[in-house]
Amino acid sequence: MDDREFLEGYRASDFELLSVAVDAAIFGVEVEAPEDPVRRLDTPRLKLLLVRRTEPPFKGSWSLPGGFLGPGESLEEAVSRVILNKTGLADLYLEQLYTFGDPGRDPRCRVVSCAYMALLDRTPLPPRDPSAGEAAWFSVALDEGRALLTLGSPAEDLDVPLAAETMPAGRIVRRSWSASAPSPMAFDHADMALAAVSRLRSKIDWTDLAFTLMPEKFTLSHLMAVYEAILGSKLLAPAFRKKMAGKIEPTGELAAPRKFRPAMMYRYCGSHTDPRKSLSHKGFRD
Amino acid sequence: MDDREFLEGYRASDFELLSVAVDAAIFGVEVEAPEDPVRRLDTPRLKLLLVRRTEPPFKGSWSLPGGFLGPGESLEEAVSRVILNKTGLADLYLEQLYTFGDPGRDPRCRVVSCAYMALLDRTPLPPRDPSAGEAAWFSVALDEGRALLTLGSPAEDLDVPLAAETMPAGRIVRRSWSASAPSPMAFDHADMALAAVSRLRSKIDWTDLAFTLMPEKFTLSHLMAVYEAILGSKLLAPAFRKKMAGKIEPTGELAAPRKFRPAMMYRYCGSHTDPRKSLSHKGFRD
DNA sequence: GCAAGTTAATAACTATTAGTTATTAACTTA
DNA sequence: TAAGTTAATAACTAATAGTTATTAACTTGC
Repeated sequence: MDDREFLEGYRASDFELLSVAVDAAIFGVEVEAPEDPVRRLDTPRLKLLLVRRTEPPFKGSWSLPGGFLGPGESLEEAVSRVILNKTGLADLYLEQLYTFGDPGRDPRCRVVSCAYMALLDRTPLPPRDPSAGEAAWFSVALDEGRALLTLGSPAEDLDVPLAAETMPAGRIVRRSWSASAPSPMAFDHADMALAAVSRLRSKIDWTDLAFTLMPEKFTLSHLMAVYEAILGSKLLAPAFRKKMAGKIEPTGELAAPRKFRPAMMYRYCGSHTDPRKSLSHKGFRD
Repeated sequence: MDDREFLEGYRASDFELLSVAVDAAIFGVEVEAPEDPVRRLDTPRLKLLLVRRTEPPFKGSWSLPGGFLGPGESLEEAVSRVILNKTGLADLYLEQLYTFGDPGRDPRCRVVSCAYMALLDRTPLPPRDPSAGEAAWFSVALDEGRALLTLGSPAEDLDVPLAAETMPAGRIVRRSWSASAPSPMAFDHADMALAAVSRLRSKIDWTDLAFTLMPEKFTLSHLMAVYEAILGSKLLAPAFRKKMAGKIEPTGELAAPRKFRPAMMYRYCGSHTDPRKSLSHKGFRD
């Protein structure tokens, strides 16, 4: 029996305790208090939902909600269950991101984890049993190759490097930043958060993914501010309005009265002239 | 102890034999005999490398080369090893595609499989031990929502449905076509092949992925024919040449003399003005 | 009531890109 | 040397994206 035959018949689980886990990067948009009280502008912020670990390893660290794949459960079912159990949330948009399987990524045993991205049109969490553990929305700020995850107090900032690693053509290179700096998040969840932010950022302008982050009715300014929050850059209103034309329709209502001219309320209408620009699974164009 | 706590501490592998596998959709381009002997034009074809299963289940069926994740091995290392063992190929471009984990996808036991796409700049397989099993390049033909995998003789065609499943916004729906028709490929490998073809097709025009399928030196006509083979549609030469300008440079040599005007040879030069259009891992724009 | 200030929405314009048609060049064969 | 075919480029057209300018709507302070 040569090496090839040996490996052919080999079953990892016969020799090594191996588990499959799922982890979810759940995004939402929260309209925070206006920065400038005079102008009273809405400042929607992209938020990522993290939970605090109550058990070792990484006890006390923040992590993406996750858990092990159950018997007879599909990956999607597992991630839905985990999200419901850890956050109380249900009925969110789910999309598989990437599977992380480096040996040693979990100090307990070999765990291959399938990371998902979830998008939510609301941020208030359902009332939960306090024993279910701490969960909190972190603000996601993007500037020059870094993603800064911020809880209410700056003391709990999580600085997640968001450098697009350049790689020699044709090879996959994954930089493990745990070598350079201590992990600000449990396991390799900073890599997962990074992958999720990158995916959301890139899909935002060739899909209609942004609308899964919006309430049913919204103003165009609000929608644009959400795009700006995700992209981390300012947009020009006329170009943005033209881009959204055909994807949204006015409801006839006006926004809640604030200062100055009130805005029209719109809703998403899925009537796409180009079906290739509609929502797509598996995270790639098709 | 409630349900949540139970599932928290639960390890799938304690109760169920669970394995992680990797499978690879390996693409190459083969220059086939000219269709028209008078014109003597090259007709490069997109090829997918399949292996024939020698053991049950699906004994005798064609499948993507794959195998189980070994201890201490990363997913990338596992897929590289499996490809080397089953095909003799090394040093190919690798990109994670999607992870398939539906229960019942493997009749033996629970297997979660991480599918990879691999691209190769050559099709001749290295000399191998005949006991290593049968491996063959299947032509990939695309027309109207179907992918037809064809071996030399039409008797062994594998007709893989390539319908972009439309889904209700915000939900992931995976159609399991094994319910409707008997599987033309082992396991859910037709789904994997489908995902790979879709990914390649979509990434071909916003990345430089095509060059990993090309030899070092090539003519522009040949490159265009490869694009046409992957996209399944005809392109216009002037537009294509403009698109490639900046990505390729002439070597100074002329192509092997055939009939009529000989073409210039070019090589890929990675000097991109827009780094966002360069190769990217994880299968999404960033 | 009216000017000032600010946001919402649209119109008009500019620049860039992508796609098409037409033309020229190079080479082989009869 | 003419005919045939592919290679390469030039010139033109259409579509798109981005920018500037303008108008509309509303509140507040004088």
